[in-house]
Amino acid sequence: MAVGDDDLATVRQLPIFRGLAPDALRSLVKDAEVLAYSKRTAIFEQGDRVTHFFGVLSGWVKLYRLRPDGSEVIIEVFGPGESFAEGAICMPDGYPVSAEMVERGRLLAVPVAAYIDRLREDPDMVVRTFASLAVNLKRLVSRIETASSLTSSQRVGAFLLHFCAPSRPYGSAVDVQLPYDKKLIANRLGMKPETFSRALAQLRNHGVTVQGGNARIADLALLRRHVSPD
Amino acid sequence: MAVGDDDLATVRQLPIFRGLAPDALRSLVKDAEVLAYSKRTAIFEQGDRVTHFFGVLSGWVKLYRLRPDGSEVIIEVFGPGESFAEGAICMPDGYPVSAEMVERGRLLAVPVAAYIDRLREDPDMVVRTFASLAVNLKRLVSRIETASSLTSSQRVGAFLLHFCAPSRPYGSAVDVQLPYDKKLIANRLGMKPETFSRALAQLRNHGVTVQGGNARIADLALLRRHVSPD
DNA sequence: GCCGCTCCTTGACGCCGGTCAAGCCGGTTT
DNA sequence: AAACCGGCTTGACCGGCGTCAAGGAGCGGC
Repeated sequence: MAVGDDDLATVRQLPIFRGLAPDALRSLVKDAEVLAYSKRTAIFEQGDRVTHFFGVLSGWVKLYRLRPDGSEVIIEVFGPGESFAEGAICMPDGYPVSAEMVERGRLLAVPVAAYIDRLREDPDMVVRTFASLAVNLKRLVSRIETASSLTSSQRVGAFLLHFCAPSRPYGSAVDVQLPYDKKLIANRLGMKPETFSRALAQLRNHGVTVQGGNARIADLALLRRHVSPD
Repeated sequence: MAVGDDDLATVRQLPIFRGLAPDALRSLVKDAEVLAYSKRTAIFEQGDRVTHFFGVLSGWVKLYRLRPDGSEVIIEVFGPGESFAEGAICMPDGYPVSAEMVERGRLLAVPVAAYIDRLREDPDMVVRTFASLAVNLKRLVSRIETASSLTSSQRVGAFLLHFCAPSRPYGSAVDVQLPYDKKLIANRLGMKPETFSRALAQLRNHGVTVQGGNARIADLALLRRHVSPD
């Protein structure tokens, strides 16, 4: 499906396209298409030849690796306004991870061949692409750091804090919507579902109450202190 | 110091320059310089404005993050023939990690400003840079996977196997030189020195004997089976 | 030589988190 | 309604890894 005017606003916010001149953007998305996926649809598999990179218009996508024993390790989860797999553009051995929808949603799929041609013509786009790549690179670095130096309840706390930017304070309390399955959050944070559940229970001592997919943080500063004690 | 003819051979092997036409390479390294560092010298600090990326001519460099409590988390360690910080080229907030020599050695420092200018002129260099970035990206992904799914002794085993990859046929014993301090290896593998030491002790049951900085693997297949049991 | 130092190893102990199991709850089917 | 099922929680247990502490090996300086 071609890119409609309603999607264009979201596309313009993608890190890899942000700040692009309107006409340059329009000509660029002419090569791309919008794909609607249902929950649990595979987008690409580890080892597949790299044909596209993607922007998320709606829904959530998990990037993961399959272990020999069948378990999967979540590398990263991307949501609306984020792009992924730009780093795979020049990978001759194919995507290093698999990608799958975790909620139904719509993706912008940009063919790499056409994109590389544009890169040759427009040096500014090179810089933009590097910048977008840098965003995801930093996320991986942070992931390594937190995984190896925080306890499970600290990681869960950091996750909640990361997701309460767009919500509203009720007085000093903040409500956070858990964006997807708790099982997936657990895996993304490098722990088992049981441990995640216990971590939430622990966080009650730090002003966090959870009911269903909704969490309320009574005191941001208190939680921050638990996540990174000075 | 300018780049000498003796260094040129090593520089040509860097992933980011590999396959470049000889004259293009020469004109490129004119902008760069060779720096000799002693052990434990800081190369850049997290948050510093990004001015260069680097190739390792000799010695070892650790990239790490400093935690609020003063401990450091090793993100990656780079050795001869590898390049690092290409991914930081377009990071306006500065390097996301700190870099320090762990052994005395020599680096090729490439100024990013001049490099970006070249990127604008030569589209092929864009592709090469992406490819080099992809190498380091995949390393980070692998690091996340192994850190969250392997036991400490499996990670140590994988580390040893990684360092003797192309060296010997099956059946015969293989000697591996530990490239740097055991404490650093431990940190790089996300464990404490004590745990690393115990992991080596465990690996004796899998045909690995260590004396000082030298390890001998009696049976590659046996160790592989321990690292990734089917 | 003796000292101090760093690096590494080994032991004892405790806690975090994984495993196995049971039970609760909400939604869907029959 | 009853039966079922998947997502989530909680408990009991235990193994792996971190922590603290002691001690050995190598090494440079005086």
